[in-house]
Amino acid sequence: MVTMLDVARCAGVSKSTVSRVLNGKNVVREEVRALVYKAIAETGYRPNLLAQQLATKKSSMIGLVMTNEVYNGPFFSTLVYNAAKFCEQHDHRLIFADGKNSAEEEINAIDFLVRMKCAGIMVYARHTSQAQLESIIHDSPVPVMILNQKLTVRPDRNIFIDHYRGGEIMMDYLLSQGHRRIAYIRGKMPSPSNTARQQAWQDKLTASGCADIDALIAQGNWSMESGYQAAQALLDSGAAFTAILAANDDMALGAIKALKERGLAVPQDISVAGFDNAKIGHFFSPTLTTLDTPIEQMIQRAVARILDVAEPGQAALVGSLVVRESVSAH
Amino acid sequence: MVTMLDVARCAGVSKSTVSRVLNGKNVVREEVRALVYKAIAETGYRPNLLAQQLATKKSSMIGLVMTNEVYNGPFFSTLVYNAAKFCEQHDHRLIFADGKNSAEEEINAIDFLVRMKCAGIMVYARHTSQAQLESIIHDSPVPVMILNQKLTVRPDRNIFIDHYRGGEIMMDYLLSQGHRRIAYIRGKMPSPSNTARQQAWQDKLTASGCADIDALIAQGNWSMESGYQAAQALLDSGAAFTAILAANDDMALGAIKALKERGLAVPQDISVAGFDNAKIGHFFSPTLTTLDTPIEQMIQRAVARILDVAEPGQAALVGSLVVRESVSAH
DNA sequence: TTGAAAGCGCTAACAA
DNA sequence: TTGTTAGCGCTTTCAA
Repeated sequence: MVTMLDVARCAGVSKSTVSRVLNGKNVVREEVRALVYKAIAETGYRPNLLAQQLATKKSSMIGLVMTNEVYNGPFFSTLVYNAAKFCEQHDHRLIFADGKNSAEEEINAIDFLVRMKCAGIMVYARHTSQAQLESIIHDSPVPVMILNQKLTVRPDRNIFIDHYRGGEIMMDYLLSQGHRRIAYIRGKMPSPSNTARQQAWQDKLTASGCADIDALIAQGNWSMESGYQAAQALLDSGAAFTAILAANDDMALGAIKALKERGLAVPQDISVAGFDNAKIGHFFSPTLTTLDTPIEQMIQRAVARILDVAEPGQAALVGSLVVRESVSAH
Repeated sequence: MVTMLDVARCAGVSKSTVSRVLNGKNVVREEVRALVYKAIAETGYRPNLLAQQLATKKSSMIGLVMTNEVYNGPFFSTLVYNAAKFCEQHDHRLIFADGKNSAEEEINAIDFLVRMKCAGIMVYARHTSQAQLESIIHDSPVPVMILNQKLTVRPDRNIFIDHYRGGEIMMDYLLSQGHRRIAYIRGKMPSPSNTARQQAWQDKLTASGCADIDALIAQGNWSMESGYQAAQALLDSGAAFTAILAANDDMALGAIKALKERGLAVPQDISVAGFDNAKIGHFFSPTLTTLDTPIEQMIQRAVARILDVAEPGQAALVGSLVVRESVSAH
């Protein structure tokens, strides 16, 4: 392991001079710089970033806490893809910590990233309570951004997507197409996204005069397989419905498969819609009506806020309806 | 920022004692430990991992270099998901560095991770040459594992998937179903996966007596959209073929959409197959015949090798055929 | 069982 | 323009 001191000796100068050369402060004589560069090349020196970050108290990492175990689908993929992308754009690196499956582990994950001295941390929390999150934000020396769910305090540390409004938009569309009995496939709880979407579904359906709502709920876990099974359960239950709203696209796709297998045409017999606008929805048959979730903007804002650069927009994030074939008028 | 020294003062002991208490060396008097823990709680002390890693020369991070820009699909998703999972299983964290789009940037990304003192680095390289990779492996103080492509030296630093063999398996199946004119949709180059698969396609097709092979190639970029366009191009070219083999599932799915739009039934008129066994293939209609790529094993082995724990198997990784509906006999 | 002191590899204030 | 020195926050000898 060759250190800065080795380089200094090799060049016949002091450590500080090497440091100056490396940090571009243009205060080193040309000949000396050359000497130093030569020594660096000869020794194969590579600065130790840990030491550098310890000394400068600056970090080049941004942390992300997330339960990857559950979100192994297009949502997870898009989130991580964009997180890495925006970090790199600002010359930072993304570091992961798994929130696993409990509040305790989520908190541990955040703690790890804090102690790694990340420049900031993005948290996609599932279990940790609002109160706990608030105290974490308060105690943290670096910005902790809570994603996807609405915090009642500290809006400066919160980028959320209004999933309730999203649910309303989708329900309004379904109702406008004449559907009155709309089944719902839930995502695995706890989940801020599902909670809000389901509430919107329930409120809108109740308001439209639909009775016996509980019979129209099926439990999924966000995967296609679970959507497939949930749709079967719905069919087997004998409940009457003309449309299925799934809490994400994967489950909607699974549901469509189940319907087809039972000889039901989508959308002629049953309409189906999802959330998140996964790419596949455009290539599936029928193409999937869905709500585009602005994941990219959410991450972009979070990273911008962490690094304190100009932020692209401040308004609450709301998804937008993507009308395709899988929903028809009833 | 409260440091170990603050805790020591608060507890009325020395820094070293605090360190000992924290590192569990059972050599501290019970009463003193209690004092220290009390002080830790009072001060809200959180050890600085940068300092700790600098002092111990041990790391809790594993690096991953990858061009996320390109692989924003199920392959990327599965790779990252599993990388994070296995890192966590061994109590490490995953840190990303983007290889962007050139050998230079890939090398930079590796360099960054080396300088961050990662315990090891997994590299999914697209541009860096074999010779360069070998010299990187040689110069690196920590294990650098080259994924997915075969290195001619240092098998101990190489976990690869035999995509040529995979291509053969798929072609054998297609040929066994009576197809003799099989079109191929390429992934974006450079790519070890595509290179090998395409070569297998070409070799098998030539061996089976197919002439005019060049007319059967279409260019894609791994995305569904590109598969869609490639299939259209193939159709428009007037080339005769009874099957399409796409270098990944996403492009195969896109191709199927294009075929359907032109009034062609899959597999009755044209058979289609892909690679990687994306989950959606099981829910698509028709369900997709594909080759399962053992991404999970690849990552599992890489992590195991980096951390020098018992490794699950040594044989070369080869995909396995998943026969579903999208290919029929001709 | 504990503390003092040196060291991990770097930066930065201060002097020269 | 350069070198000396004192940190950054931790671990780890070595003595006591």
